[in-house]
Amino acid sequence: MQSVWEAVADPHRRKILSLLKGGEMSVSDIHAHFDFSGATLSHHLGKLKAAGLVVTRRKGQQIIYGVHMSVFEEAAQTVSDLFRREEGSS
Amino acid sequence: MQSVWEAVADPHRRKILSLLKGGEMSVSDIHAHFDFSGATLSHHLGKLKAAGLVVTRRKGQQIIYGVHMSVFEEAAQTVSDLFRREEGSS
DNA sequence: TAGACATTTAGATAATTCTCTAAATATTGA
DNA sequence: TCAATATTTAGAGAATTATCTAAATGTCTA
Repeated sequence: MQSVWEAVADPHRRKILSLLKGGEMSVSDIHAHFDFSGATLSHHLGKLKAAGLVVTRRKGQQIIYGVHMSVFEEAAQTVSDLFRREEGSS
Repeated sequence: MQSVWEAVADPHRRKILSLLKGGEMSVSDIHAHFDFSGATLSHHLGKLKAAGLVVTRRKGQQIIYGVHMSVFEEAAQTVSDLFRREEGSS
Protein backbone atom coordinates (compact mmCIF):
# COMPACT_ATOMS: atom_id res chain seq x y z
CA MET A 1 0.00 0.00 0.00
CA GLN A 2 1.18 3.45 -0.94
CA SER A 3 1.58 5.97 1.82
CA VAL A 4 -1.03 8.60 2.41
CA TRP A 5 1.77 11.16 2.47
CA GLU A 6 2.81 10.38 -1.09
CA ALA A 7 -0.79 10.22 -2.19
CA VAL A 8 -1.51 13.75 -1.03
CA ALA A 9 1.82 15.19 -2.18
CA ASP A 10 0.29 15.94 -5.57
CA PRO A 11 -2.00 18.98 -5.90
CA HIS A 12 -4.27 17.29 -8.43
CA ARG A 13 -4.87 14.45 -6.03
CA ARG A 14 -5.59 16.83 -3.18
CA LYS A 15 -8.13 18.55 -5.40
CA ILE A 16 -9.74 15.20 -6.20
CA LEU A 17 -10.04 14.47 -2.48
CA SER A 18 -11.59 17.86 -1.87
CA LEU A 19 -14.12 17.22 -4.60
CA LEU A 20 -14.96 13.82 -3.21
CA LYS A 21 -15.44 15.20 0.26
CA GLY A 22 -18.50 16.90 -1.21
CA GLY A 23 -19.93 13.52 -2.17
CA GLU A 24 -19.39 10.58 -4.50
CA MET A 25 -18.53 11.25 -8.13
CA SER A 26 -18.03 9.25 -11.28
CA VAL A 27 -14.68 9.36 -13.07
CA SER A 28 -16.12 11.58 -15.79
CA ASP A 29 -17.60 13.94 -13.20
CA ILE A 30 -14.15 14.28 -11.70
CA HIS A 31 -12.56 14.57 -15.11
CA ALA A 32 -14.70 17.64 -15.86
CA HIS A 33 -12.61 19.53 -13.28
CA PHE A 34 -9.24 18.83 -14.92
CA ASP A 35 -7.41 19.45 -18.15
CA PHE A 36 -5.37 16.29 -18.43
CA SER A 37 -6.30 13.05 -20.17
CA GLY A 38 -8.50 10.34 -18.77
CA ALA A 39 -5.51 8.04 -18.52
CA THR A 40 -3.73 10.56 -16.37
CA LEU A 41 -6.76 10.91 -14.15
CA SER A 42 -6.90 7.15 -13.85
CA HIS A 43 -3.26 7.17 -12.75
CA HIS A 44 -4.04 9.65 -9.97
CA LEU A 45 -7.15 7.78 -8.89
CA GLY A 46 -5.04 4.64 -8.73
CA LYS A 47 -2.62 6.30 -6.33
CA LEU A 48 -5.43 7.48 -4.10
CA LYS A 49 -6.89 4.01 -4.14
CA ALA A 50 -3.53 2.39 -3.39
CA ALA A 51 -3.29 4.63 -0.35
CA GLY A 52 -6.74 3.45 0.66
CA LEU A 53 -8.11 6.97 0.69
CA VAL A 54 -10.89 6.28 -1.79
CA VAL A 55 -13.26 3.44 -2.54
CA THR A 56 -15.08 2.58 -5.74
CA ARG A 57 -18.22 0.91 -6.87
CA ARG A 58 -19.59 0.31 -10.31
CA LYS A 59 -22.87 1.86 -11.43
CA GLY A 60 -23.57 0.67 -14.94
CA GLN A 61 -20.81 1.87 -17.20
CA GLN A 62 -19.47 4.24 -14.63
CA ILE A 63 -17.18 3.80 -11.68
CA ILE A 64 -18.18 5.88 -8.71
CA TYR A 65 -15.45 7.13 -6.41
CA GLY A 66 -15.90 8.20 -2.83
CA VAL A 67 -13.73 9.00 0.15
CA HIS A 68 -12.98 5.98 2.32
CA MET A 69 -13.96 7.54 5.60
CA SER A 70 -12.24 5.25 8.06
CA VAL A 71 -8.88 5.49 6.29
CA PHE A 72 -9.42 9.19 5.78
CA GLU A 73 -9.86 9.73 9.49
CA GLU A 74 -6.87 7.57 10.29
CA ALA A 75 -4.89 9.74 7.89
CA ALA A 76 -6.15 12.85 9.63
CA GLN A 77 -4.73 11.43 12.83
CA THR A 78 -1.41 10.56 11.21
CA VAL A 79 -0.88 13.99 9.74
CA SER A 80 -1.98 15.82 12.81
CA ASP A 81 0.46 13.73 14.84
CA LEU A 82 3.35 15.03 12.79
CA PHE A 83 2.16 18.58 13.07
CA ARG A 84 1.08 18.57 16.65
CA ARG A 85 3.28 20.57 18.91
CA GLU A 86 5.13 18.58 21.54
CA GLU A 87 2.92 18.09 24.57
CA GLY A 88 3.90 18.99 28.09
CA SER A 89 6.73 21.20 26.83
CA SER A 90 5.73 24.32 28.73
CA MET B 1 8.77 28.35 -1.97
CA GLN B 2 8.29 24.63 -2.04
CA SER B 3 5.01 23.28 -0.79
CA VAL B 4 4.73 21.84 2.67
CA TRP B 5 3.00 18.84 1.11
CA GLU B 6 6.01 17.95 -1.01
CA ALA B 7 8.35 18.63 1.88
CA VAL B 8 6.63 16.10 4.11
CA ALA B 9 6.09 13.52 1.37
CA ASP B 10 9.49 12.01 2.15
CA PRO B 11 9.83 9.78 5.22
CA HIS B 12 13.36 10.98 5.98
CA ARG B 13 12.15 14.54 6.10
CA ARG B 14 9.24 13.63 8.34
CA LYS B 15 11.69 11.95 10.67
CA ILE B 16 13.84 15.07 10.70
CA LEU B 17 10.81 17.16 11.64
CA SER B 18 9.94 14.75 14.43
CA LEU B 19 13.47 14.98 15.75
CA LEU B 20 13.40 18.75 15.63
CA LYS B 21 10.11 18.88 17.46
CA GLY B 22 12.09 17.64 20.44
CA GLY B 23 14.32 20.70 20.23
CA GLU B 24 16.96 22.35 18.08
CA MET B 25 19.74 20.21 16.64
CA SER B 26 22.92 20.72 14.66
CA VAL B 27 23.30 19.11 11.26
CA SER B 28 25.67 16.51 12.67
CA ASP B 29 23.26 15.72 15.51
CA ILE B 30 20.59 15.07 12.91
CA HIS B 31 23.02 13.15 10.74
CA ALA B 32 23.66 10.69 13.57
CA HIS B 33 20.12 9.39 13.04
CA PHE B 34 20.57 8.54 9.36
CA ASP B 35 22.66 6.34 7.12
CA PHE B 36 23.00 8.55 4.07
CA SER B 37 25.72 11.06 3.29
CA GLY B 38 25.96 14.57 4.62
CA ALA B 39 25.26 15.92 1.18
CA THR B 40 22.03 13.99 1.04
CA LEU B 41 21.04 15.27 4.44
CA SER B 42 21.79 18.77 3.28
CA HIS B 43 19.49 18.21 0.31
CA HIS B 44 16.64 17.20 2.60
CA LEU B 45 17.25 20.08 4.98
CA GLY B 46 17.17 22.38 1.99
CA LYS B 47 13.72 21.13 1.02
CA LEU B 48 12.41 21.61 4.54
CA LYS B 49 13.87 25.08 4.58
CA ALA B 50 12.41 25.94 1.19
CA ALA B 51 9.01 24.96 2.55
CA GLY B 52 9.65 27.29 5.47
CA LEU B 53 9.21 24.50 7.99
CA VAL B 54 12.61 24.96 9.59
CA VAL B 55 14.87 27.84 10.51
CA THR B 56 18.61 27.91 11.00
CA ARG B 57 21.19 29.84 12.93
CA ARG B 58 24.91 29.48 13.06
CA LYS B 59 26.70 28.55 16.26
CA GLY B 60 30.40 28.55 15.56
CA GLN B 61 31.13 25.91 12.97
CA GLN B 62 27.74 24.37 13.29
CA ILE B 63 24.38 25.21 11.82
CA ILE B 64 21.53 24.71 14.23
CA TYR B 65 18.16 23.71 12.83
CA GLY B 66 14.84 24.17 14.51
CA VAL B 67 11.17 23.96 13.62
CA HIS B 68 9.74 27.25 12.40
CA MET B 69 6.75 27.30 14.68
CA SER B 70 4.51 29.79 12.91
CA VAL B 71 4.84 28.04 9.55
CA PHE B 72 4.52 24.70 11.24
CA GLU B 73 1.22 25.67 12.79
CA GLU B 74 -0.02 27.12 9.52
CA ALA B 75 0.86 23.78 7.94
CA ALA B 76 -1.03 21.95 10.65
CA GLN B 77 -4.06 24.00 9.70
CA THR B 78 -3.59 23.34 5.99
CA VAL B 79 -3.37 19.59 6.39
CA SER B 80 -6.21 19.38 8.83
CA ASP B 81 -8.34 21.37 6.38
CA LEU B 82 -7.86 18.70 3.76
CA PHE B 83 -8.57 15.90 6.16
CA ARG B 84 -11.40 17.46 8.04
CA ARG B 85 -14.74 15.92 7.33
CA GLU B 86 -17.22 18.20 5.62
CA GLU B 87 -19.00 20.32 8.20
CA GLY B 88 -22.74 20.53 8.54
CA SER B 89 -23.19 17.38 6.46
CA SER B 90 -25.32 15.51 8.98
C1' DT C 1 47.75 32.08 8.62
C1' DA C 2 47.28 26.93 8.17
C1' DG C 3 44.84 23.01 9.16
C1' DA C 4 40.81 20.81 10.91
C1' DC C 5 35.97 20.57 11.28
C1' DA C 6 31.00 21.40 9.73
C1' DT C 7 28.08 22.20 6.15
C1' DT C 8 26.66 23.26 1.44
C1' DT C 9 27.16 23.20 -3.58
C1' DA C 10 28.23 21.03 -8.07
C1' DG C 11 27.77 17.55 -11.09
C1' DA C 12 26.43 12.92 -12.18
C1' DT C 13 23.41 8.75 -12.12
C1' DA C 14 19.44 5.73 -11.10
C1' DA C 15 14.76 5.59 -9.78
C1' DT C 16 10.32 7.54 -9.67
C1' DT C 17 6.58 10.36 -11.30
C1' DC C 18 3.49 12.70 -14.46
C1' DT C 19 1.88 12.90 -18.70
C1' DC C 20 0.58 11.38 -23.29
C1' DT C 21 -1.59 8.21 -27.14
C1' DA C 22 -3.17 3.82 -28.29
C1' DA C 23 -5.13 -0.37 -27.04
C1' DA C 24 -7.76 -3.33 -23.88
C1' DT C 25 -11.76 -4.31 -20.83
C1' DA C 26 -16.47 -3.86 -19.12
C1' DT C 27 -21.13 -2.43 -19.60
C1' DT C 28 -25.25 -0.84 -21.94
C1' DG C 29 -28.77 -0.51 -25.43
C1' DA C 30 -30.37 -1.22 -30.24
C1' DT D 1 -24.30 -9.55 -31.25
C1' DC D 2 -22.54 -4.75 -32.53
C1' DA D 3 -21.55 -0.27 -31.65
C1' DA D 4 -21.14 3.27 -28.32
C1' DT D 5 -19.68 4.84 -23.81
C1' DA D 6 -16.70 4.72 -19.56
C1' DT D 7 -12.63 3.47 -17.51
C1' DT D 8 -8.16 1.20 -17.03
C1' DT D 9 -3.82 -0.69 -18.76
C1' DA D 10 0.41 -0.66 -21.62
C1' DG D 11 4.21 1.54 -23.20
C1' DA D 12 7.00 5.56 -23.83
C1' DG D 13 9.06 10.24 -23.04
C1' DA D 14 10.17 14.33 -20.16
C1' DA D 15 10.76 16.13 -15.64
C1' DT D 16 11.79 15.59 -10.89
C1' DT D 17 13.95 13.41 -6.99
C1' DA D 18 17.22 10.95 -3.99
C1' DT D 19 21.54 9.69 -3.71
C1' DC D 20 26.56 9.66 -4.28
C1' DT D 21 31.60 11.65 -4.46
C1' DA D 22 34.35 15.57 -4.89
C1' DA D 23 35.01 20.28 -4.31
C1' DA D 24 33.87 24.75 -2.22
C1' DT D 25 32.73 27.74 1.74
C1' DG D 26 32.76 29.33 6.43
C1' DT D 27 34.52 29.11 11.17
C1' DC D 28 37.63 27.90 14.82
C1' DT D 29 42.08 27.08 17.07
C1' DA D 30 46.93 26.44 17.31
